[in-house]
This record gives sequence, C-alpha cells and structure tokens, in this order.
Amino acid sequence: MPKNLQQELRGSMPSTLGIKGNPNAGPKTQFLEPIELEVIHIFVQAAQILGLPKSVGEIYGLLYCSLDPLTFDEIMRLLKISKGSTSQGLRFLRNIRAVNTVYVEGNRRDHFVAELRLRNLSAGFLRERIMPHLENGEERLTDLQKLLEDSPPEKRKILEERMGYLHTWNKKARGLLPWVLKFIDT
Amino acid sequence: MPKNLQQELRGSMPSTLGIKGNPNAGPKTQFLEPIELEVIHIFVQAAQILGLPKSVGEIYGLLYCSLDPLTFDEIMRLLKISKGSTSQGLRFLRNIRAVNTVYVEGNRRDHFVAELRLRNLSAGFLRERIMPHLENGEERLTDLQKLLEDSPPEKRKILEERMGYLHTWNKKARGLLPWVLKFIDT
DNA sequence: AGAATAGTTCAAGAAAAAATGAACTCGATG
DNA sequence: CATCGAGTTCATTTTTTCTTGAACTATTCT
Repeated sequence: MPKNLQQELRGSMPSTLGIKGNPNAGPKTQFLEPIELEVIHIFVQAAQILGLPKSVGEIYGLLYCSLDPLTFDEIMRLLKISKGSTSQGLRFLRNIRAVNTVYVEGNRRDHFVAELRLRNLSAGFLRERIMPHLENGEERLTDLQKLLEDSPPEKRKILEERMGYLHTWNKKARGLLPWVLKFIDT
Repeated sequence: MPKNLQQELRGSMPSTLGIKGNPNAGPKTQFLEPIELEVIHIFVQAAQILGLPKSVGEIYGLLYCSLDPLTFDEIMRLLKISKGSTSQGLRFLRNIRAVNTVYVEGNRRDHFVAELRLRNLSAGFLRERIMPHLENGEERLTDLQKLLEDSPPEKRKILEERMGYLHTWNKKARGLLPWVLKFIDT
C-alpha cells in the first residue's frame, strides 16, 4: 500500500486517447491571467483538502481553464514548476483519469486536456485512492480477529463487538462509493 | 480558513457531558497489548487518509479499544506522546465530537471516551472539516464571476460555462453530505 | 548509426506539517 | 492568598512530504 504520493506515482499509466485536439491552435500566451490564476488557486485548495500536492492542483487547474490542449513544456513554463513535478503531476492526474492526452496532428509532443466531467473525475479518484485503502483496511480487520482469540474473556467480548462495528463501517463505506457516484452523475 | 491542523486546533471546544464513567475502574495497565496496537494502527491509517496527524489516529484508536474512560495522563503515557500532542489531539477529537469527556466521581481529571457511533463521528468530521471548505469554495467562485467580466468574449463564453460546472459541483457536493449521513446512519 | 527531442527517474535540497516541552493559565485546595 | 494540579499554548525541533534538476531512457529524425 503506497503511503505517499511519490510511491503511488510509480504505478501504471493509461494510454493516449484517440481524440483530436485543435491542430490550428497557435502558440499559447506566456503568462497567466488573473482569472486563470484564480481558477488555479481554487484547484490548489481542493488538492490540499484531498491531500494532494500543490503542483497537482496547479496542473489540473491550468488545464481546466485552458481552451486548447497544452503540452508538457507549456504547462511547465506557465506554472513555473520543474520538469520533475510536471512529469509526476501529470502522471498522477492521468492515473486517476483527471487528465487525458490527445493527439495533435503533426506534433510529436503529448497534449494534455482536463477531464471536465465531475463524475469521471470522482470515479477515478475514488477508485485509485480510496478503494485501495478500504480494501486494505478490511484485510487488517480480518487479521485482527486472530489476535482477538487469546484475549481475556471479559475484554474479548466487548472488543469483538467493537471490531464488528469496524467491519460494518468498512462495508458501509465501500457500499457508499457507487452510490456517491450515482448521485454526482451529471 | 485554517490551512493546517495546528491552526485549526486553535478553535472552540464543546463542554464536558454529564455521562458517568465507571468510578470503580482500577489503575490501567502500563502497556498496550498486540490487539490494541493493531486497532490503533488501523486508526492511524484512517487518519492519514483523512489528512489528520498520526497522533490523532493514535488517540482515537486507543480510546476506541479501551473499556474504560482514560485520563489525559494515561493517554499520554500509553501512547508515549507529548503533553502538547495529547492536548491538541484531544482537542481536535472533541471538536469533531469523535471523543467526549465523562465525569468520574471523586476525580478531578478529565476522562475521555471514544464516540463509537459512525454516524456521529462522520457528522462531526463533515461539519467541521469539509463544509467550511465547500463554503469557502463557493465564495471564491462567486468572486470569480467578476474577474470574468473583463475577459475576451470568445474565451469568456467557454470559461463561463466551465465556472458554471464548478458551481454545480460545489452545490452537488454540499447536497451530498446530508445524504451520506443518512446512508451511514446505523 | 548518431543526434535531437520528449519525457522519466530519483537523490538531494526546500518547504510544510506535526511533535515536543518549557512556560503559562486557570481553577481548586489548604 | 499562595501553592498545587491539570491542562493549554506556542516557539523550537523533528519528521514528513514536495520540489528540483541532472542523469537517464525511449523515440523520432537525418
């Protein structure tokens, strides 16, 4: 179970989609406008709530308010972040399907676009980041039953009851996820 | 809007409840048993998912598997954490109503017990930690509308649409909370 | 094949968050 | 009203997490 982002980032990655970007898009501006900065800020905050690094929020925010797909370099330059952060941030965002790559004619570089549909975003996040934790928790709970066996009887009874609650919680949480997805489905 | 836990901890605190603990409870053991360590570990992990400090998970975990209310000192000693962490951890947990204080006859010290009902726990967490973020987000979004006004028309149209999505998200998220609470109500 | 381009990796440095503990507050006690 | 006990505060230290950038890999171009 990955404990921090860097570890988690060393995971798999989805392949490029076949969607076409706008091949006529000219060279992007060199600077971010106030609106863009503000939108980015919102996503940086959101990232912090979710326990993600600032750079991830920045990248997603930038793509969220960009009218055209952006390249690796553009993202790096506009946000003034390092190659490493750009690479890792994009990787993470692609893993959770918050960002997709699109093919742009006559250009070798990857072009990135934000997934705008809330449902897909949440689904990716829940699938990649929440579910694994819940499943791991379930395992640990099961292992715990064994330890419980050689526990003084008075104590054991109460502990067993409380472990039961934990199981229920875990099950509920997992049952909740599909429901949440349905609810937020636009 | 508090950015880290230490800041947030400098908040209000609910008062002691009138529930009675067991006044006959003898002196607690000096060491934690394997089961207890394991339960605590589960809560430490959970704390990490939620972006809370380890110590908070430890304290809640300890109280979760304790048969009797514990005092400040006992918590500190059993977990081998500092006075400061104990104080702040307990404060946070009381703020979100994950822990309550109970009165124990003839003993001046506070005695702490874990809230075992999932619903109350989640409610506290959502109310104290999630809602404020969502509300703040809504404000920022509203402010953003103004910035949008002096934006080039072609761009403006698309951005307005996307800001609209954000509003919808926010509203949905806030609408989701009561529903989640109902779902997890045992 | 060799050079150039595009992106990845990861050790090391920087920044942020959490833990510590000494000084402090506040109420109870003699 | 001075002292003690119980807990809080917050500047400092420690730990954790994020960012950086140089070295590396893979792919395209000539």
